[in-house]
Amino acid sequence: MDPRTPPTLSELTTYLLSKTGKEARSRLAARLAEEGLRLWHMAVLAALADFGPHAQRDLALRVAVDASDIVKVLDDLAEAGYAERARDTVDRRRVNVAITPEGRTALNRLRLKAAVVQDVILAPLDGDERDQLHALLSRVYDGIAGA
Amino acid sequence: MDPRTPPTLSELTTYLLSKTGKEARSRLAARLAEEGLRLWHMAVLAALADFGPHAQRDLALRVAVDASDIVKVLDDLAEAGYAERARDTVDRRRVNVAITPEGRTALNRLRLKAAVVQDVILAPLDGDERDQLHALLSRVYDGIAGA
DNA sequence: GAAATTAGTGGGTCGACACCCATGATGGGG
DNA sequence: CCCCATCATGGGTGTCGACCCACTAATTTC
Repeated sequence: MDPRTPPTLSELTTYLLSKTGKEARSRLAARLAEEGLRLWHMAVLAALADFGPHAQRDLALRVAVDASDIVKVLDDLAEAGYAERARDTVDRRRVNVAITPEGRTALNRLRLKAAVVQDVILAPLDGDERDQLHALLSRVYDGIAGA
Repeated sequence: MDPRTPPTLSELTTYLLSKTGKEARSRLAARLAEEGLRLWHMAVLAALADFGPHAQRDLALRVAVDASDIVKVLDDLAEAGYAERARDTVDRRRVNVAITPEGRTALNRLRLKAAVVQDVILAPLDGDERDQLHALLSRVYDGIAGA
């Protein structure tokens, strides 16, 4: 029995999107697990690195995760020394979160892992084609993110 | 707080793949749920329509799902009248599964729903660009499926 | 014909993910 | 000063996908 995909499905660009995306996701997750981290940890570190410190509530909005779920992510990051939580002095309900230097070096490691995974996933494409794909996907992504 | 994606992530093609794929997947799942079906049901119907009847075991291999999980999918499809199970006469351990005419019309409905979802997801792209995207993704998909 | 293998079926587990609610601390408006 | 809103936190729920094991029936092998 050959395991070919039914044409009815492979004709669907969204099917290919879903499958390749899922594969990329799981491969990266496996690499992050080597450090005891998950995808949310990387997303939070990236947000903190790219946009600076956040109030914890704003960080949850940023990465589009429930406020009650980001708590454990930050617990992990704080325990690993990758992020610091500090009570806001003017509004003591708020907790300001910042990435630490160790967090930045960790994020660089994660980025490298992601680049390796991506290189494997996109192996069939040459440099120009990868750029094309990225450009097309960026527009698709902006379309669904903006809506 | 603007919810922009951190550049560290949006620079990753695999991140865009994962996000857009997940979005497409969930939107199609929502449309299939209107008929009380899930993605596996569509995948099985597509396999039966494209490759003809399967022994149940081979069907599980085809769609890459555990043999003990495909049972419920076929229960649902049989109850809906979309698939028929029949004991193999020569090897009475086997159960041969075939799509019914009602199953084919149902599959056509699902394909239409998928096309509508796809049209929304790929809205930012014109026809040529959609073809480009499909071609690129096909090669990426073949790469990970063949490995 | 006995033993090993294969097929289908039911059951359970496990992790990821997304939500939702209750609580305690704090801040702001009447 | 009291009431209400906000924030962080903990806990719980439900779904979903993937996986694994046990059991039964049927077939193949020796």
